[in-house]
Amino acid sequence: MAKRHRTDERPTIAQIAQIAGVSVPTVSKVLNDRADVALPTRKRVERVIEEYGFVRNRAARALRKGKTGLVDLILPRLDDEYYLPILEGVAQVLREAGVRLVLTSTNYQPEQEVQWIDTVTDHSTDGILLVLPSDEAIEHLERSGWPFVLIHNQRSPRSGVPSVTITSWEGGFVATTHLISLGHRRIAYIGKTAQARDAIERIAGYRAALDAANLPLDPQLQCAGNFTEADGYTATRALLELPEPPTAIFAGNDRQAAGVYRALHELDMTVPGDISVIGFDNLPYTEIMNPPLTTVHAPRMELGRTAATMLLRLINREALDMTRVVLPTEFIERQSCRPLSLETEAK
Amino acid sequence: MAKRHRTDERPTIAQIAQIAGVSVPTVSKVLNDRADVALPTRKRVERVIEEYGFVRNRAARALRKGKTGLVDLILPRLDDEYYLPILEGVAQVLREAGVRLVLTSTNYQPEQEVQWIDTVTDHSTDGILLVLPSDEAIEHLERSGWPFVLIHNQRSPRSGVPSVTITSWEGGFVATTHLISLGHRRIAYIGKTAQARDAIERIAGYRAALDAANLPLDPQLQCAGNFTEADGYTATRALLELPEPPTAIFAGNDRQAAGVYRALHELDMTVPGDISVIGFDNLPYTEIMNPPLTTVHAPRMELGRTAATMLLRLINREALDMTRVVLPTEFIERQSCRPLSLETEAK
DNA sequence: ATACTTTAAGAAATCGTTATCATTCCCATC
DNA sequence: GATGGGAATGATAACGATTTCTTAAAGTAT
Repeated sequence: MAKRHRTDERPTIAQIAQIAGVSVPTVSKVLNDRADVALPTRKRVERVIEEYGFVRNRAARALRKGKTGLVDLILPRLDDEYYLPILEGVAQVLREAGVRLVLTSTNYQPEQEVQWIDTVTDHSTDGILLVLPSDEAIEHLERSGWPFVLIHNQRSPRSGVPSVTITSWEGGFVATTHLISLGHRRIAYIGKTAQARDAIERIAGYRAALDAANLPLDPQLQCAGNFTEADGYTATRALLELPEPPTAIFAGNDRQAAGVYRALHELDMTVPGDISVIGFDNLPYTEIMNPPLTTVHAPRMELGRTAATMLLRLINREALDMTRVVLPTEFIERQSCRPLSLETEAK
Repeated sequence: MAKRHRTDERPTIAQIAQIAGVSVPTVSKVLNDRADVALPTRKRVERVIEEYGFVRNRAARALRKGKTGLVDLILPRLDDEYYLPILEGVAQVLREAGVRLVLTSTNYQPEQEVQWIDTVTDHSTDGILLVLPSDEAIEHLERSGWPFVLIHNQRSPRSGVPSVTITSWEGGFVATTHLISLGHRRIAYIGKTAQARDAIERIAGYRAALDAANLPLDPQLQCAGNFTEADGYTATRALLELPEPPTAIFAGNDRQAAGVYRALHELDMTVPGDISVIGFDNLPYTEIMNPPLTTVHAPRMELGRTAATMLLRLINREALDMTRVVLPTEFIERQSCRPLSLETEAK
């Protein structure tokens, strides 16, 4: 079968117009649902459009209208499950608005970030959603004058820059407080070395909770970690070598919590029997971990939805209710924590 | 700060030309690296371009050239970790080629699939990658005459339709054979009811392996399942109620394997002590399952890379070496299987 | 010195759509 | 019966780039 390939054969508005016996603008009006077309004419044109399977050329439309109907989403990486719900949330909102999603990943390379931002500037998309942006990227974007919204803004929230984040501090606070309320006194935190703003707030929340309960802040219980499974594992091994090991571990995120589980299992210790564990993020697999992980839910889909909604408003030059939105985290209690009793201590 | 917003201020070729004191086509020639521009002229134009931060308008370029530099990737859904590496592979290849990725999800609704395909036809992208396509979608695409490549083609491989898949049959065969070689005789399979071609081949491989070992095909050991964790759980509960339960379970995919783990744990049975388990796909978390899951690796990133490479060739009207590519799966041995000894049986 | 080639640059047409502004026609109004 | 106004349609000019073709200038060969 001979393949019809692209431009061959595909009708244009002009041809449709000729076949329908009307002018080009009239067809355009029909396509754009404008009022000033008489019903019979409209019907006739619609029939021809239907019959010939005519579809508008987007490039031409984009050129004329100055809008592409495309939005950029720039993620730090694609092989990280964490970003999936963000992506999904963005996709949902954009689909509802008839806008399409151009996805790119910077692989954590800020130079690439800036480079990609340049490609937005060329009118190829109408705006950008940037996840975990670098400072350079933010400045570059501000200079460019294009609509953008940041997700998980890294540094101090500069006023006026539209962004969406989560209540990391509160999440850390609530998780730690929960462990304290169960009677734990020596509570470790993993993830001290991560530079992301959310990570910094998380540990601040942890410290504040200890402080509020008048518990000492033992530096030995605050472990390095860059939020990988391996970091959770390593940190846990080190923690258990301490003369006075912790009875509970706030893992900083779920991946590190998985590492904690692995280390404990290797040492024939049980969760929560020997150690209580709390994660952060609420990745899908935490539910099927053994035991199911108590964690702090990061509303990632909402993050995506909110950011996309804001961006669409910016693109349409509508005002934003709030330029900086912070979405609440939610404590999810499962089965990886238990009260610290004297009996348990003795065992 | 007053925002420069889109068309405001942004220079066009015409303005660059005027500033540089040359004509419009000359600037275009410089931009496109054409030979017929004298070196001093070229330098001068380049300097102006640099100074004003000029970037080409993609829409105009796309309209004139008939190519958008965009490729569609249509996934059944976004909240499924399985597709991530495919996405990543596609993104890698496209990035290298300077082509951008438009991502959409059909949420498993074939009508949406066809609808989205229509949007390609409007010159908004140069070609489509379609994952797990429905029959309607394939036919629609063939009629449209646009370049496309299928990933995980569902039905009988029609000749000439470019597609990439994995050796599901062999994967099923190898996994089952491994269990047989460990001495297992009653080996269950979960996932009989899934309609996807890969699922069907997987169970065929399982059956073939049993057959080759002259083992009986017990229908009771072939459980329904649609590849969710819950299905794995339910099936396992049912299997263990059998008068003669299996000693090994080939879970069909990793998610179902996670369900198997959960069911077994609930019944205080251990993996692989009481039951050996094998998964399929090699999702990231199988490594940190407890015990780490023996599984069959599906080369998903390669799937994406290969499909994207093929599509780019089609778009450039180059010939394809192979129209149907099948990538090999790989057996990954971890710690969820063990030899079946009489002792174990007795216990 | 003349004719012929090569090189560099520009004029004009074009891609397919939408926006602006006229024009035509018809009907209601005074 | 002339006039005003609304409704429907179309002529034309953008949008910003690329392509083709022409022209001017410079270089080369005879």
